[in-house]
Amino acid sequence: MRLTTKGRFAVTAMVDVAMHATQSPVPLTEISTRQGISLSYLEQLFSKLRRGALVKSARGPGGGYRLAKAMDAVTVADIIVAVDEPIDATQCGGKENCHEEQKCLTHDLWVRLNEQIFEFLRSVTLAQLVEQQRAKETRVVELHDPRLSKRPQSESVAA
Amino acid sequence: MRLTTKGRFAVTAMVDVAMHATQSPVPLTEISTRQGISLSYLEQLFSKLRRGALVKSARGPGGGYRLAKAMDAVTVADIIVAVDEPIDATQCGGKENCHEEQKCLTHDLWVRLNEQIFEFLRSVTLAQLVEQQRAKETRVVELHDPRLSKRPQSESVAA
DNA sequence: CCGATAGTTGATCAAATTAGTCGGGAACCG
DNA sequence: CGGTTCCCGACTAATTTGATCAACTATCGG
Repeated sequence: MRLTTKGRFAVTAMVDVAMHATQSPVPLTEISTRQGISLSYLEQLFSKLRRGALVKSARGPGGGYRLAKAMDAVTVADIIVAVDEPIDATQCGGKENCHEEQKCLTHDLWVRLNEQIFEFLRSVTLAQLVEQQRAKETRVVELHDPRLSKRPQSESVAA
Repeated sequence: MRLTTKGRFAVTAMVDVAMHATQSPVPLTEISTRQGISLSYLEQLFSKLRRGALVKSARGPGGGYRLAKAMDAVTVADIIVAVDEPIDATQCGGKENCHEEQKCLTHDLWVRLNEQIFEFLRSVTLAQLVEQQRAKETRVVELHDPRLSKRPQSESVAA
């Protein structure tokens, strides 16, 4: 479980897909311009996201990406794991080099903390992020038209 | 808030200090051999930890590092922030480039998620990690003495 | 069928970061 | 003193990040 800008880009891009691919797939060029991420980098990220079965692709005109699962079935942890290949902060890396009593402090300690962070990220779904984002956008609209301030807006997209 | 092996090393080293510097300071050479982290790298890390007021140093024979605060006053977030200088995953980086409606998705979305992760890491203290580690070591003893097997193991670290 | 659209793959690359090395000091203790 | 240990800066190799480019395949519209 690493946490860098790479994973953040992936999460951002997934939120973009979740928000815009309701009718038709979203091409990467759209995400690129909307989110300010280079097209080629998005290609790399979505290559991994597709291999991780998080998105489905459609080629040709009108093609693009759409979610492979429902929004509430995709967690932040899923996305980060898909693009950020795992890292082992332990010297022994799962192997059994660490037999000496204290040598395992590194290993066990971090594995536990890692699991806790992972559990947390697994508790945050794409649907929640989208809802938060929609709420934020609604709030901006309210400034111009206060009548539109009653939209919970948590529809679920087909699997 | 980045999350790499660097921060993990720092957390591991801090736990080591917390567990061993009760009487006298712990020299980096000890941590190096115990945790398998290179001495020079530890020097860099502790340079930052000291500047972050997380440890105090003592030179000369019998010197080393010890905690600057109580164990339960130091959080994982403190440690990671001290060694992993902050990063901005947003294109605008706090600036106001992102006025266009959609451009801010990156910014706001990640800031919020980031805060949640940060809050979580801030809820885990060094004292908790030490206690977990001690409990783990105790559990090894239990294998030889099954009577000592009633430890709820202090969970509930969630934010 | 043709050609434009758009995903797919792979090679390549500059810049940044990581993790580690080296060497020289400077303070401290006995 | 003299060794221990922190302190500091420069330097480096390996990796990752973020990005570019090119060739290719599938698909749709006309």
